[in-house]
Amino acid sequence: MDERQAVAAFAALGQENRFRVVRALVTAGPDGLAAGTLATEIGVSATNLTFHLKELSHAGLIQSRREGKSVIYSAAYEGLSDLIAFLMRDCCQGRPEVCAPAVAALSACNGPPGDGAHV
Amino acid sequence: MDERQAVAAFAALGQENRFRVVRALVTAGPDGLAAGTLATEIGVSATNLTFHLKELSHAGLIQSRREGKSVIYSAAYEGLSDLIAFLMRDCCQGRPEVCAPAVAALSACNGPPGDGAHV
DNA sequence: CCATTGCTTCAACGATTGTTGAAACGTAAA
DNA sequence: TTTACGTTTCAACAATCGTTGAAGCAATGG
Repeated sequence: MDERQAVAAFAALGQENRFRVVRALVTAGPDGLAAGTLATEIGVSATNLTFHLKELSHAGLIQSRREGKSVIYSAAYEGLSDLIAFLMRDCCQGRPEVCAPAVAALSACNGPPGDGAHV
Repeated sequence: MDERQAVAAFAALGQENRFRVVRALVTAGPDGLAAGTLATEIGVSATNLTFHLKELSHAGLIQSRREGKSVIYSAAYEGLSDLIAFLMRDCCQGRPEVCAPAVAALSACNGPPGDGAHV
């Protein structure tokens, strides 16, 4: 991930509705959610949702697949983790105090220490 | 850090010039950089820089102090680490595969394992 | 086939954002 | 005080963004 992609991803997340879409999709897991479900969940019109979904997709944060009449959107885990890694690499720049607090978040995410999630 | 703050911070980073300001300030360390120095380094006019600095400051990502004729800007490490922690907490949501890659970034930042940066 | 459901495209619009130059402000030196 | 320097404020503008409704396209069911 280069600077351009990272900035695009940040811009994509820097909008309330889009941020909520990403959160909803991450929470939903790999199965994802239909566009219509998302629209009601977030509280925006179908048209508006499509607009935001396109932005997120273009930023590499989500992906979609058709399933019958529905279009299912799901989180692009790789894009998200790339972004986190980039932010930490770029902003830490030899200053552990910046990303040290992330250790706590990490353990909360990964569960008890020692369960080693392999990259 | 709540959702509103996080979205504001992402929006602040979602702009090339602002992103570069943050990177330059993190790299510069606690001493920070004078506004004029930043302007030449980023390649924007003083007026324009002030605009972006105000955004970043409002998003809690940078801070400033006056020193003689100059105004020195520096990275707000707490704001940055809060953002990282929030992103990881919010986006992991029980899915280690999202933030597992961050472990690599973390070790790159913190140096050899065992130097334990305390939160 | 036609009708219906689910989503996307299109065209338009108001609102926000990024950029600019001129003017003003705060600080320090002559 | 006058002058110069560094930064910010102001007013204006083009460009981008977010939202809307109407129309269009894909997929299923009658």
